[in-house]
Amino acid sequence: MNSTLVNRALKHAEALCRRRGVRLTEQRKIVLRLLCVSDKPISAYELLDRMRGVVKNPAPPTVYRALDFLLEQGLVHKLESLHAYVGCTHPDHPHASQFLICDDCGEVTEVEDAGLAKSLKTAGKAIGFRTKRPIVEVLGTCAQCNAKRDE
Amino acid sequence: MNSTLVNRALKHAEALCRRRGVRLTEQRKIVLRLLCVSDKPISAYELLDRMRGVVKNPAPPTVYRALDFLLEQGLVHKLESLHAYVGCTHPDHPHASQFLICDDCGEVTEVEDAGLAKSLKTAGKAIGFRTKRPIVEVLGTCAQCNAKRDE
DNA sequence: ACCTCGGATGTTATATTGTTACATTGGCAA
DNA sequence: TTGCCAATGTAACAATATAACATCCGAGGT
Repeated sequence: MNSTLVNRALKHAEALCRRRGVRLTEQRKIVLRLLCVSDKPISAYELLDRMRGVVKNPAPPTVYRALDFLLEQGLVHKLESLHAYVGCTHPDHPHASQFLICDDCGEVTEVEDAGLAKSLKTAGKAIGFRTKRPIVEVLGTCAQCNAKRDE
Repeated sequence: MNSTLVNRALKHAEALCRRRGVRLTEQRKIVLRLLCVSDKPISAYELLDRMRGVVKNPAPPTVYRALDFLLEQGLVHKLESLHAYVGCTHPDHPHASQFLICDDCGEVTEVEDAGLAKSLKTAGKAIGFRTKRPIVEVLGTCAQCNAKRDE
C-alpha cells in the first residue's frame, strides 16, 4: 500500500475507533501502519523486530496485545495457515473474507465474496451448525507467478 | 470412531498405500489409529504423549514425520486454526474438504461440498489464481451445543 | 545369502509462535 | 483529587515445529 493510502487507512481506523468508543493508541497504530505498509503478511515476531526503534523495548505481549485489539476491531486479519497477519483492505464494514495466498511470491489477496460466505453459512445451518467465523485461505499461485513460470 | 470402523479404516489405508507403492509403517499406522479412534482433533504433542507406551522414545520428529506422510497420502487432515490433526473420514479419493469446528465441545465435522470447492476454485481462476490447497474451516457451534445452550 | 542404496527412524538441539502472571502507568470520570 | 480500569512494562514460560546428523532396516540386484 502506498503512503497516501496508508494515511487514509489510518485516518479511517481512527474515525472508526472513535465512533466505537475504543482507543486506537500509539502502539496499536504503529502495528496497523506496519501491516498496511507491507503488501505481504507479517508474523508477530517480524512485527516485533520492526517495532524496535519506534517503540522502546517491545516484548511479545506488546505486539500480541496490539494484534488482539486490531483483530477484534476488524482492522487486520490473521492468516492461520501462515501464522501471519495482514492489514484489512476494506475495514469499512464487518465482513467474512477469503484469502488467496501465493506460495511462490507470498502475496496475499483479500477477496470478499458474499455469496461464498453465505453458501458456507447455509451449508452449516443445514446440519444445525451456527457459524461464527468462517476461515477461507486458498493456497496456490498468483497470476503473476503463473505467467513467470510459463515463460 | 468405533473399533470396527477404525479397523476398517486401517485396512483401507493399508490397501491404498500398497497400491501407491508407499509404506504404511508401524509408527505411521499407530498415529493414524490414534487419530481415527479419537472423535476430536489431536495436537502433535498430544499424539506424542499418546505414543509413549506403544513406541519407545518418541520425539517430536517422530510424530511430525508420521503426520507429514499421512497428510501427503490424504489419510489425515490438518486443522490450521487449531494446530491439530484429524483422521480423514473418507480417504477413498482425493478431495477438498471443509471443516465445521465447534468451539464449545471441540467436535469437528468434515464435509465435502464439491460445489463449494469448485466455486472457490473458479473465483480464484477469474483473477488468474491457480488453486492448490483450499483451506476452509468454519468456527462456530454444533447443533448439539446449540440445543444445550437454548434449553 | 550378501551387498548396497535409499527411505525410515533415533537423537539432540534449536527455532518459531503464543501465553501467563504480576507490576506499573496513565487517562478519564465521580 | 481520588479511584478505577484499561493499557503497558517485564520476566518467565508454554506450545508448536524444524534442523542437522547419526543409525537402522528392508527391498532389489548380484
